[in-house]
Amino acid sequence: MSDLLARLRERGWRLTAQRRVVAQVLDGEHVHYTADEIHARAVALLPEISRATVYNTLGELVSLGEVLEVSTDGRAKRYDPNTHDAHQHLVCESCGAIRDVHPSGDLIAGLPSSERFGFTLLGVDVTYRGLCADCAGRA
Amino acid sequence: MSDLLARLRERGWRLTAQRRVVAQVLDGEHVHYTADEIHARAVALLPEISRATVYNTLGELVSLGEVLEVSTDGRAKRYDPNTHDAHQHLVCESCGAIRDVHPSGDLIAGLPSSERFGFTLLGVDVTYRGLCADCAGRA
DNA sequence: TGTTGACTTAGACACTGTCTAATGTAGGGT
DNA sequence: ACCCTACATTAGACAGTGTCTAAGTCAACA
Ligand SMILES: [Mn+2]
Ligand SMILES: [Mn+2]
Ligand SMILES: [Zn+2]
Ligand SMILES: [Zn+2]
Repeated sequence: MSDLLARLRERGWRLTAQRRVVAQVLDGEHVHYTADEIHARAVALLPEISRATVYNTLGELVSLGEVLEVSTDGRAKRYDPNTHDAHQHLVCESCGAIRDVHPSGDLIAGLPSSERFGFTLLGVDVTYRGLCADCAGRA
Repeated sequence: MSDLLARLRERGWRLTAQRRVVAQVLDGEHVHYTADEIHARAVALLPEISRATVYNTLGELVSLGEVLEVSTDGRAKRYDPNTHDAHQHLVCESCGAIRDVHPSGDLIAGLPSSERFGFTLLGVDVTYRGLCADCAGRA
């Protein structure tokens, strides 16, 4: 996390209290918070931080490639600090739990050229949907 | 499309002018409109149709399995009448064009059981991202 | 320590989707 | 053909998510 702050300083970022707390909230594994969840956690650390600053900071972190945007449902985007390790997502339809997962094989290669319609492929997002053990048990 | 209307009548639906025009707008291949795009096209056919009715009708068609919801970006959901044929989507990052595509292999099998964390898998949504031939050419 | 341009803020605004109360009507019963 | 009435539609308020602006603030550097 302080690695992140060091990288940002090298890129000319002013290190404000607000940016520090956003970085702090995003520190960890399997973190997939919405912008408003990040704002709520940031407010607990720095009460006067505004929603606009959280949105601004997240947008900048995404542009810099330090955080990924994930849209697993049709609702709010989620912000994922795990950029080191290419991964996909497994989502519980019932409780919304999200896990990072690593499918086998080359996902891009799975799309035959006859199905590419002349597109240049840049990436692929996969969302596996199911029920987590807890929710399946409560059936 | 009249097949669709016949199925809906059998399920006890009242066939109103509004429902007919929504069905008509959704008739076709590679159709992936947002609710408001569907509303705009429906208004051209039946000027007094309301946004609420379009949303209501789409929600019912989804519940009945006659239309699929697709979330390819973090924006508005899109409605896909192509339910006969299981498929995934290829999206142009630049212009937003969407194509139906058919990846090879079993996508669910691509997630090893060691990566399932006890979840019961129900489905998988794949979005291939790239640039269409036109947009890549304009680079 | 003073200066300055980048940063933050509150709140307005836009887009997407849901809900309600009042009104309209499709389709079965007569 | 006409009535009923339960179901459908409507306008607009409201909620969630995200963007933008204008005014005030401050981190970094000299
Ligand atoms: Mn992740
Ligand atoms: Mn489709
Ligand atoms: Zn669950
Ligand atoms: Zn394109």
